[in-house]
Amino acid sequence: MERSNKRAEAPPGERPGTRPGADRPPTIRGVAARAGVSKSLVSLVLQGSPRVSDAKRQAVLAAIDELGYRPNAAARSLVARRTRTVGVLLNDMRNPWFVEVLDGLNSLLQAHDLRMLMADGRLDRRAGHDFARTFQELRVDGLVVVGTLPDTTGLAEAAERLPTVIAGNHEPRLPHTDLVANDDEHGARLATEHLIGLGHRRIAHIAGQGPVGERRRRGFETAMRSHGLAAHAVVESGDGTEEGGYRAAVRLLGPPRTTRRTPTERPTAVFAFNDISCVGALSAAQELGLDVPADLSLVGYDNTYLARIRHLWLNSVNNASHEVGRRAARCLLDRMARPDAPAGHQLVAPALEIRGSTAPPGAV
Amino acid sequence: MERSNKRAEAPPGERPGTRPGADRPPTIRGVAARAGVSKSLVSLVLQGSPRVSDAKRQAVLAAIDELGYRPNAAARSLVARRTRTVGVLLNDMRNPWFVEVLDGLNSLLQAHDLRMLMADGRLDRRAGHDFARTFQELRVDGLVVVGTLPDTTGLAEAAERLPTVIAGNHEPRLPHTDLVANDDEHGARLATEHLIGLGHRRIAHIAGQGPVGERRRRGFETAMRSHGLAAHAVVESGDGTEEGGYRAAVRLLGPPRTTRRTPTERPTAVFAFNDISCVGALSAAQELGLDVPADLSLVGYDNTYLARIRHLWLNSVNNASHEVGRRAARCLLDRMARPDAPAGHQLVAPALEIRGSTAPPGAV
DNA sequence: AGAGAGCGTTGGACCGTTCCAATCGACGCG
DNA sequence: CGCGTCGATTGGAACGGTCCAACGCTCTCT
Repeated sequence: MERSNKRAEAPPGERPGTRPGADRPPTIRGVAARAGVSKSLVSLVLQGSPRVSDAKRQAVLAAIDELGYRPNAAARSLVARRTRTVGVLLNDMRNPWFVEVLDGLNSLLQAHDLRMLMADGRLDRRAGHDFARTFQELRVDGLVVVGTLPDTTGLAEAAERLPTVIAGNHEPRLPHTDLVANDDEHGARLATEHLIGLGHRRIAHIAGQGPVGERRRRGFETAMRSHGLAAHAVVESGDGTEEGGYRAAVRLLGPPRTTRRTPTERPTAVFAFNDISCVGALSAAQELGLDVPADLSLVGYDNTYLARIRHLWLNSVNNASHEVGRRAARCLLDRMARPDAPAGHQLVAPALEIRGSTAPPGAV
Repeated sequence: MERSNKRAEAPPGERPGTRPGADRPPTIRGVAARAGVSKSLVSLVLQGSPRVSDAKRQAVLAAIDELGYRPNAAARSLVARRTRTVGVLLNDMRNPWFVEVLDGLNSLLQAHDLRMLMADGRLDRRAGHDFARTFQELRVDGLVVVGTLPDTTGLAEAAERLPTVIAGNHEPRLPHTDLVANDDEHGARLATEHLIGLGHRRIAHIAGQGPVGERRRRGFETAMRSHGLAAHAVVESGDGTEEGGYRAAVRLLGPPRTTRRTPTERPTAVFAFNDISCVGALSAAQELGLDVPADLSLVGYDNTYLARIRHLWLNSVNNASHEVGRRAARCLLDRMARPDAPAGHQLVAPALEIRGSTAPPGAV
């Protein structure tokens, strides 16, 4: 017995019981004792080493099975000095595209035997927790930030200590931190050019707030300008909500409040910041007696399942979130291999999903 | 320099090369050395022990700060034999009510200094992973299963080893495993009685599949029967999708295909299995020229944000998912205190959210 | 026959923390 | 002055694994 310094008066029970009982889960030593081998050999079997005789391997496996032994990840990672875990910080799990990103992340990470530890930044922060600190204490091997981050405090510190990738956001540009984001400007151009291609000239954009809203607006304006339609571009501000989209559309499409605007000036197409505000615009259009798409074409963004409802059936820009996740995972793996590589930034090109909410403009 | 065990020939760069040593994160010993105390004293400070002199405490805190020390959770939990972590198994993160449940869970768990480790069962299973095994290896202190579980293999085994609670599902009844679920039958009764209360008599139900669908159908039938309307109850099967709801509604509301059905027999109200199939029914109604709610009343289920779209504005049953999460957390905490208590099952009562999709029936 | 190689197996050091018993110095008391 | 008390501090043994050097055994080669 290697552990000879055990108390002599300890009862020689089956399990080397600690004082008041409470049977602990079996350890590698328990398995070794049961199989009649050393713990080192059990360790070798666990690692699938080829240099173990078949007889002993069987004995060990049997013992593991009988005792229901499960290796202790904490002990393992303590000596390995890596956890095979990456922290994933989410921000609003209500947002469905997160799931796509996670899905993409997962596909690559699992192939590399890494598990994901997810935290909802919103929940944690509300409780005054600092996710960055927690992830560091857990010694995650890497960090993925998905989406926008209300306060980047702590992130910078975490990022300089462990491989970090930002996915789905352009925002915090940090020294050794890669970034994979949707090319919002490109997506907005796609949507706008689709409308222009149909023959629309007077096209409105219902804008969103924040950096994302700005990029999409910029894409819209760029497309209009490069087709010589800058004079026909209208931007009405929204807030990304249905209500905001509704109100913006009423301002765009309703009876002119100033004497300046004539009926012919009414936009024949609207490109909205996102699907939800597009739905608001749709409501407004119908209330105003405009048929979509005959009288008004609509394009949304994000290709959420709202757009897929037959009742709405919106054209929408699909930002390939799954691809964002995959690429982010790729970046993270690369960075785990070479932590000091310069930060890389890449954009993923979205695609336009065509359904039934656009058509060529009617007779002007 | 404090890190004196560094190879003498290693270049003294800002970032020490990863070559042989790879600077490890500071440990409690490093902090102790820097503060000029023993590691035990550092440990005491970390635990906020009152029996440490102020001078030394300050020295230790300063050292921690300067080195950017973060305690190693693995080492800590190894000796503590608990991780202060509960595993949360999700199944389809696309489903928004999960988030509510998580939110509810989180509120209580964080108050008890427990963190949540989330796994998406769908993702894991696809990769041939066994979440139950993983959670056991991580030695989580408890397990929460949220929603339905495709295969319960492994769960039974996990549940008998660690405190487990099922949230949001009636399904696997296991020995020492509590269960907190939505009272679907009650919710369906609420919806049906609301319609009955408005004066509807001929009411249809678009059913869903699986155990949940069955419970909601049963609630519908019970309510109809207890108001003497069993003869007027119609159940048309759907599949929980928009398409299924649409087709079911067409069968219910469209021109009678058999000579038996007369126009007066057409239902004046439909209670759908969920919001999405309710939206399908809404589409069908509008295509058939029926006005909602004047000609047809609709009630959905789950109170998703679909129901909140002004365009749809559906009455819907709101199963208090946040409350489900809270109660599940409560159960888990109780069970962690007394693991051998008998299994408890509780149902959370839903409420009907009234919007604009119902009205008294028109003249018959 | 002895040396060496190769294979299967083993003891022990170590990972970074907590906890306990022991130590140390200062102090009050008989 | 020696002794017990008390509070602050410390060394060392766990915790449950991995890994490495070393070991014994069999086999082969010279």
